[in-house]
Amino acid sequence: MKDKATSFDIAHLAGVSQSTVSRALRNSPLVNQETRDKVQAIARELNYKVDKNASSLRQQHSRTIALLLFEDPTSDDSMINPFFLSMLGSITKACAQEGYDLLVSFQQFSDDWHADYEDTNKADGIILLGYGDYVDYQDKLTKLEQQQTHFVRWGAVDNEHPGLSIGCDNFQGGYKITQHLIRHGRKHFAFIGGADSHCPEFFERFKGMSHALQQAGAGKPPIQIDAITKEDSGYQAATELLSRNAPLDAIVCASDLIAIGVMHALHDSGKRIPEDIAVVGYDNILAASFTNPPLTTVHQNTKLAGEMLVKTLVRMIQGEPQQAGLLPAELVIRQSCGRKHDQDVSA
Amino acid sequence: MKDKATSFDIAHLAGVSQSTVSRALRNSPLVNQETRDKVQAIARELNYKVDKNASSLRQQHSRTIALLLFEDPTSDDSMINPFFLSMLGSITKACAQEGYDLLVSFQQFSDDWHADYEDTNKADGIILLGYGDYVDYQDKLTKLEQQQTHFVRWGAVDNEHPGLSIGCDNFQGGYKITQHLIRHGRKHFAFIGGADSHCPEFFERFKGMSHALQQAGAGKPPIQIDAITKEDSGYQAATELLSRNAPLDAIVCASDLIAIGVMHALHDSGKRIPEDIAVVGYDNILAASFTNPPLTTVHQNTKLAGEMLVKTLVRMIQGEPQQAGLLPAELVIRQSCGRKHDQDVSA
DNA sequence: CTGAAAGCGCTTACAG
DNA sequence: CTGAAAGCGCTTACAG
Repeated sequence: MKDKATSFDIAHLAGVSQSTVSRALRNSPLVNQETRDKVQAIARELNYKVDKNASSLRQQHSRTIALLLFEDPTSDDSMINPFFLSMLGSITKACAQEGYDLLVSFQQFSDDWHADYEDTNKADGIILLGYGDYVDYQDKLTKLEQQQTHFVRWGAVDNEHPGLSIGCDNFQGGYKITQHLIRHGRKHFAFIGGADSHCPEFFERFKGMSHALQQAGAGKPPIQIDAITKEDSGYQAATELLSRNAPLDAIVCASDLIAIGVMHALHDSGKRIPEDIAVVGYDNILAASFTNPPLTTVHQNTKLAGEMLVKTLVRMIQGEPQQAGLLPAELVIRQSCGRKHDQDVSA
Repeated sequence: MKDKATSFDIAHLAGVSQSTVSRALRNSPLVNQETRDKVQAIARELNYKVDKNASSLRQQHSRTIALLLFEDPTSDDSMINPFFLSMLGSITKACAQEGYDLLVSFQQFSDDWHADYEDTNKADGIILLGYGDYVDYQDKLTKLEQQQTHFVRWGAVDNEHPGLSIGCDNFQGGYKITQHLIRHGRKHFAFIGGADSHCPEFFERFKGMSHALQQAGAGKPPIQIDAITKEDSGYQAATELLSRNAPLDAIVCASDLIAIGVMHALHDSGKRIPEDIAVVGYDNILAASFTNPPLTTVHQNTKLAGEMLVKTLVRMIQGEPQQAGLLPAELVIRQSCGRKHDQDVSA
């Protein structure tokens, strides 16, 4: 790369001062239309681009956002949850729309939590995305808040939590899908996925489920077995569940990935889905429509979610006060819940 | 965010000059161990972080890489190809390992091709990822090369192409999967996907297929029908194919997403897979293991690919000459090709 | 081993 | 409408 042109080179060629070049390039109304055109023409010709480092340094903001994706600590090289990947897609697009660049980073180990993009002035704000142990996580959020970092996160919407969240109505999702199962005659429920303050979004789904059950007059609370969002974790949990030999005709899973593992376990032990046991998931990932039978699940609108996440953050950066956002949970009925081509009667 | 500390603040507190602070923070061996420790302690206490804009401006490099993802021009809001998404995951991780930040951007419209990350000094190099019309694309690559931008791309490895590519051995992939089908008695082949210079990687797969067919003594070339990497494009192409009423017992698809659409079309017209017609895909996306029947496909090692892409680019940035890289294609045999639990006899 | 100084390439008050 | 100048916060040759 031979020496790149600077605004001084352009100034020289255009016969104006460097300040005028800078103004012309930023379309300042202060500068005469004619000189503006001339300067811009020369810039184009030289393929001049303003140096973002210099510009950001001077302006003290970078018009870029950092996205931090983190995964369950147990995760090795394995695949990232497709749900977050699709979120990433919509966030990228939304950033482009707002004129921001996007820095993406994975948080692989809980120890070196590098959220210093704003401290280093590399980004103006941060989007936090992923599941993980919320209890660990909370301290870090509190710290970010203390440092007055601009951030939004995807997750459970709870005013007690530090920072600002955008999330899906997990309670509603758990409620609706359980209600759907109840209406189709299911009686004996289990929930697979964490259900405590370590994973608030799963916990909300569980609470929604419990509420539906109670409302339907269920005597006892559902069985609950922990699992993280991985296929094999779902498989293990289901195996453990079956070994208990409790009456069972419906399994509500905290995520599609868990549900896929559960379905495998059920197949392997000779249970029929949905005849013997209905299985439902959460997230509506692509693979969910190809399982056998196709998985009934809850759709979270990732496109809207991505947009809200970046819009909220951008406005926050611009100094406008922002609020948390709750997206509705949408049931998507397929066959794993017991009936073919069923209508969503609970809507 | 109250006034951030600068290296001058630290210098003041430590009773040394600002240059010494800078050196100490960068672990320069020039500075005395004791002062180094003192400076670093103060920096930690103040939660000081060096300003990346200033640092990059001064050093004339940013230690960040930009990833440009582009999609078929026809694509609307619809989902990104999961294959690229998983690639993105491994690229992100590889960047972190190399100590580079990653800027991600989608190229949504072919007109405003913004690959100026290096020109603006926001990144030191670019990774290009995605399918698209190669004929359009080539001009842009040539331009990048002229501007001496550092870039690598994922795609067909062809010395005629401008720039440096890392890619999977598409010819080999097409060859192996076709050979597999031939060995299991398939006789009448069709290929679904573009097969010309507009999509070189698909073309290579097609050529590998043709080669296998020829080698097996097939008289006539296979039927070929265009499709882009979308489910509905595959569906349409298959519908068109069936309407021709040619003898047919095997469909080789240029991607899994196409194959999924093809399978739908086949189901809808009452064909049995694989009894009547075998279907195979390419990419080995997650969903491919859940289709009915599970899809036989070609696996591209995205983890390795991501690593090669970033390592090659990083070394290129550092001025070392680099070469193109070809990854092997790995058959993954499932049921859509005709036999259950088949061994890969062609390896 | 340390400091004073120059300079990376911009943007923007200030003066005209 | 335009220019000269200051300054954003670093890194690094230069001098000691």
